[in-house]
Amino acid sequence: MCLFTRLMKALSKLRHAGLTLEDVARIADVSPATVSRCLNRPETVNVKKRERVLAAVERLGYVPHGAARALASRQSRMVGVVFPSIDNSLFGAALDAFQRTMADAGYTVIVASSAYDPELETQHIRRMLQSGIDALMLVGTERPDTTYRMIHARNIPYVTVWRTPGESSHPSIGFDNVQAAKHLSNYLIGLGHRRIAFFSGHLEHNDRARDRLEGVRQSHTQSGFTFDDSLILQRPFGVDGGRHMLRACTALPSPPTAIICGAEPFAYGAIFEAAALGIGVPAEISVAAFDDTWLAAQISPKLTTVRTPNLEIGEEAARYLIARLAGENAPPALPLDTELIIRESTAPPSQPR
Amino acid sequence: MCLFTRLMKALSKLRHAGLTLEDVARIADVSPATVSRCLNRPETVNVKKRERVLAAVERLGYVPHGAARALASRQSRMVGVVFPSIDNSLFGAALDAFQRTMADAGYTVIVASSAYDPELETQHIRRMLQSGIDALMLVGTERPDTTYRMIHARNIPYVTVWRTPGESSHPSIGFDNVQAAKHLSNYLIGLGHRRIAFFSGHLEHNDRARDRLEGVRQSHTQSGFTFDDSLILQRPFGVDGGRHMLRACTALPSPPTAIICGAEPFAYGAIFEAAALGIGVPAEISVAAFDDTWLAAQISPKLTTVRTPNLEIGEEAARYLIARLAGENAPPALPLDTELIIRESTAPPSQPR
DNA sequence: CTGTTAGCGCATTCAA
DNA sequence: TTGAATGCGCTAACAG
Repeated sequence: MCLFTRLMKALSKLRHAGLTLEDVARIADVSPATVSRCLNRPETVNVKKRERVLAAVERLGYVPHGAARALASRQSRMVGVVFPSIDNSLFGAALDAFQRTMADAGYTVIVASSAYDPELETQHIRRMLQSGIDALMLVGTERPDTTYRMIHARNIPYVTVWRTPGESSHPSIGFDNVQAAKHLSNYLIGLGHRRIAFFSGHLEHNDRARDRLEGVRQSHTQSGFTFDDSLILQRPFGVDGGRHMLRACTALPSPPTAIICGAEPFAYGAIFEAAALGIGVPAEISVAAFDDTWLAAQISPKLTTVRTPNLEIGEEAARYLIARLAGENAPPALPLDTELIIRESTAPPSQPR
Repeated sequence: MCLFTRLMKALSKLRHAGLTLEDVARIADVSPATVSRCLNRPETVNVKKRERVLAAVERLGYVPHGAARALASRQSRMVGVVFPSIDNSLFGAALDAFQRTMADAGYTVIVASSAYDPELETQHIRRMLQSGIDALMLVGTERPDTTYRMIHARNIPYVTVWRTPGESSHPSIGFDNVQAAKHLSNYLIGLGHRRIAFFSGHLEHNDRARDRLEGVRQSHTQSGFTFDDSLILQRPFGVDGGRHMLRACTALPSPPTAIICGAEPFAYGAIFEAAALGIGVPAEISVAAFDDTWLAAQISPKLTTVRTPNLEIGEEAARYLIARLAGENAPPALPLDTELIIRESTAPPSQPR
C-alpha cells in the first residue's frame, strides 16, 4: 500500500515534471508564498530573495500548474472564441489577430467553430464556460436568451463582433453592415443600375447577412426605387453558390444588371461562371461584394468590394476584453470603418433604361 | 471579519454561478462523492439515486468547475494546437476537422499561431503545457530538442502532422512530401520539361518545404537529369511572392518551361502575373503546385496540383490523440494518400529540345 | 516584506 | 453501493 502510494506519487511527479511551488521554495530556502509572489507580483518581494527564487525556478525548469493556479486565483487566463467557421481567411484573420493580441497579454485562446449551427454554438459556449474561460468572443448578436443567460451567470466579460451595437445591448466591435451595404448599393444605383440582385448565404441565423440586405433595401427606397425581392438569391457559402446563383439570375426573363454579393466567395463564383458563360463583367453585368480578402485584387476583373476591418476586429476585441479583464470599465471601441474599394468589376449598365 | 468572509463567499458564488458539487449533493440528499460519480461514472451508482442527482443537476443548472476538476483528476480535457498560421484554408481546414473531432470526444482545443517563427512556437508550447493541456498537435517535426524535452517532461501524447515519420522518431500523421513532389516532378519531366523551377517559401524552419524540394531533386537525378539549383526561388508565402518569382524567372537568360510551387498561393500569383504579362499558361510555361484548395479548380487555367489530405490530417490526428488519451497504444495512422490532379495549367513545353 | 494558515471545487481513496 | 476524509498545487488573507 505504502508502495502503491509512493508509486502514484512518483507518477504524478512525472506528470508534473516533479515540481511544485514547494520544491522551489525548499531549494531557494523561502516559503511557498514567497515563490508565488515572485511569480505573480515580483515587485513586492526583496530583490535578493527574488533573484534567488527566480534562479531556482530557472534551474529546476519549474512550470506553474495552470489548474491549481486557476482554482486558487479564480481565473484561468483563458479566453474563448466561437466562430461560425475558421477555415477561411475572413474569420481566420480575425482569429489570428485576436490570438496574437491575447498571447501578448498572457492569455491563451480556446477556439471552436460552430459551422453556422446555433445549437452547436450553444454547446461550444457551454463547454467553454465550463472550462473556466475568463472571457468570450462571439460573432454577431443573434442567439437564444438562454445562451446569454449562461454567460451572464458566469459574470465574465464578452464581446460580439462583426456588427455595431445597434439595437442590441451587447458589447460589440465591428462595423455597420447596413451602412456599408447602403453605400455600395448607392454607388451601383449612381452608376445607373436599377435591377440589382443580392446573393446571400442563408439569412436566418445570420444577422450580418440580414443587415446587408437591409442596407441594400434602404438604399433603394431612399433613392426612390423599389428593390425587387425576387432578386434575392440564397445559397450556402462558397464559390459554387455564386456560380449557381449567377446562372439562375442571368436566366431570368428580366435579369439584373448588377449583383451585390453578401460574401466574397459568391462574387468569385459569379465572375468565374460569367467567364465560363461568356458573359462580360462588368460589360454585361456588374459584380460587387464585401470583405476584400486577398483574392479580390488578384482576379480579373479585379473585384469592387467593401473592405471590412477583419484583422482590426480581432485586435480590438482582444483589447476590449483585456481592458475589461483588467478591471477597466472601457466601453467597446467605436464602430470601425469600412471602405468601398472600386475596382474593375463594376461599371454603368450597358443599356441604361 | 466574519462579515467580510461571507461577502467574499457571496462574490465567489456569483462568479461560479453559486453552485458546487456540495450544493447539488444537499438538494439531492446524497454525498458530494455520489454526485461526482453520477457525473463521471454514472453506471457505478444506483439508478434511483442517479436520477435524483441528475434531476438536481439539471434543475440547478449546475456546471462543474473545470479547474477544480483538472486539479483533482490530473487532466484538463484540453488539447493544444500550434500552427504556423491559421488564416488560410490549408491549416484552417485541418484545424476545423481537428476541433470538431475533439469536441465530439469531449475535448476542448486551444490554438495558437506561430507565424512560422520557431521561437514564438516554443513560447506557445510552453504556455500551453503550463495551461495543463492533455495532448498537443504540431506541424512538422523540426524544432529544438529542448522543446521536445519540455513535452516529454510533461509526459503527454502529441502528434506532429503534415509529414510521415521518416527518420524522426516522432509520432506523425500526414503524407510523404518527398514522394508527392517526386511524383509531380516526374509528371512534368514525362511531359518533356527539362528546366523546372521551384517556387518556395523560406526553407529553413520548414521541413515540408525542404521535403518537396528534395522530391523534385530525386525525380531529376533518377530520371538522369540534373536539377538546376539556380531555379530555386524563395519568397514569403503569398500570391505576391508567386507574382514576383514568375517575373524573376521569366526574365532569366534561360527561363524554365515549368514551375513547381511549394505552396498553392505561389501558383495563383504565377498564373495571375503570367496573364498580366501576356505569357500563356500552359502554352509558354506550365505551373503546378500542392494543396488543392478551393481555388485550384476555379481559376483559369485550372491548376494542376497535388491534392493533400488537409482535412483528414486534422481528423486522424485527433483520433490518434484521443486513442492515446484513452490509454490505447495505437500507432499513428499510416501515411495518408496524396493524389496528382492534372488539370489545365500543365502541358508539354512549347519548344521541346 | 515575509511566513503561516486556510481554503479554491473536485476526484478519489478507504472503510463501512 | 455509499459517505467521510484527504489532498491536488496554488493564491490570498493575515499576523508577524
